[in-house]
Amino acid sequence: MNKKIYSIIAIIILVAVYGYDAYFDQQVEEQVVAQGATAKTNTNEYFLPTSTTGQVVHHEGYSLSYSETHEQPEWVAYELKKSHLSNTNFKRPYFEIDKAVKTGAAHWRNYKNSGYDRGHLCPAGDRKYSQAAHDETFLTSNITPQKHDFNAGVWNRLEQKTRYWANKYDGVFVVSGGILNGKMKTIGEEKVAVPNQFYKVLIDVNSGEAKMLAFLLDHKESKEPLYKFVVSVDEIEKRTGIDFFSQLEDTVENRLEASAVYSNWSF
DNA sequence: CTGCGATTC
DNA sequence: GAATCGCAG
Repeated sequence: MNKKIYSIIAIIILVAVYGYDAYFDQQVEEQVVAQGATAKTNTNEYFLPTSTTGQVVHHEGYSLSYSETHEQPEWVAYELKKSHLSNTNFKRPYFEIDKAVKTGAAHWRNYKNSGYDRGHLCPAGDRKYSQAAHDETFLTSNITPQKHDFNAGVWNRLEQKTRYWANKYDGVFVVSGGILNGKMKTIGEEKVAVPNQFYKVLIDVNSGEAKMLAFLLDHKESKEPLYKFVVSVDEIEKRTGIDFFSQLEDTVENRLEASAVYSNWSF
C-alpha cells in the first residue's frame, strides 16, 4: 500500500519538475530570440543586414556588402564589444584593394587629390584590439568618399559616441554606410560615388531589453547635437532598401524599427 | 580621434 | 611605391 502511494508521489514530483523545467526553458528561449542574444555566440554573423547587391564579404573584424556600381560598400557591419575597446596606437598602413571583392574593389588612387577623405565605415578606432584587425579596416571595400570636415567632425563624434555606448552597454552591433541613391558626384577613374547622406544603425542586446538607434546625417559638417540626427530604422530601410535585424522575432523587430525614440540611450 | 600632403630613397 | 615626417580640425 505504501509502495503505491510513494510511486504516485514520485511520479507527480517528476512530472512537476519536468514540466517546470520545460516551461523555464521555453521562457528562456523566447527571451533569447526576442533579444537576439544568440548574436553573442556568433559575433558579426547574426545581425547581418540583407544585401541588395548580392556580394557579401566577410572579414575577421567586419562584414560588408559591396556595391560595384558605386565602388564602395552599401553597408559595413560588425560587433563592437566592450573588450574591443583599446587605447593602443598602431601606425596607419596603406590602403589596399580588397581581394575578396570579386568584382574588384576600388583603388585608393580614386581618392588621391579628389578633395575627399578615404572615410572608414568600420573605423580603425573600433578595431584596435590587434594590429591585424586594425590594418584590415584599411581595405578600400571599407572606405567611402567623405568631406574631411564631416569625417573628422560630426561623423567622428558619432563614432566616438558609439564607443561610449559599447562600453556602457557591454557591446553594440553597428551597421554603417552611405545612402547610395539619387544623383551623386563621382571621383576618380573608377567613378566612386560620393553619397549625399550617411547612416548608422545600432542595436544593443546585452544590457536589459533590446534597443535600437538609427542616425541619418547629411554629408556636411554640423555642430548640432547627435540626437538631432536620430531617425527610425524603418526610415533607413526605406532609403536604402536594406532590411536590418530581420533575425529578431517579427513583432519585436517591427516595434523597435518603427521607433525614433532615443530616451533609453544615454547621450 | 579623423585624416592629407611633402619629402626622401 | 614605401616609409617618414609634419600639419590640421
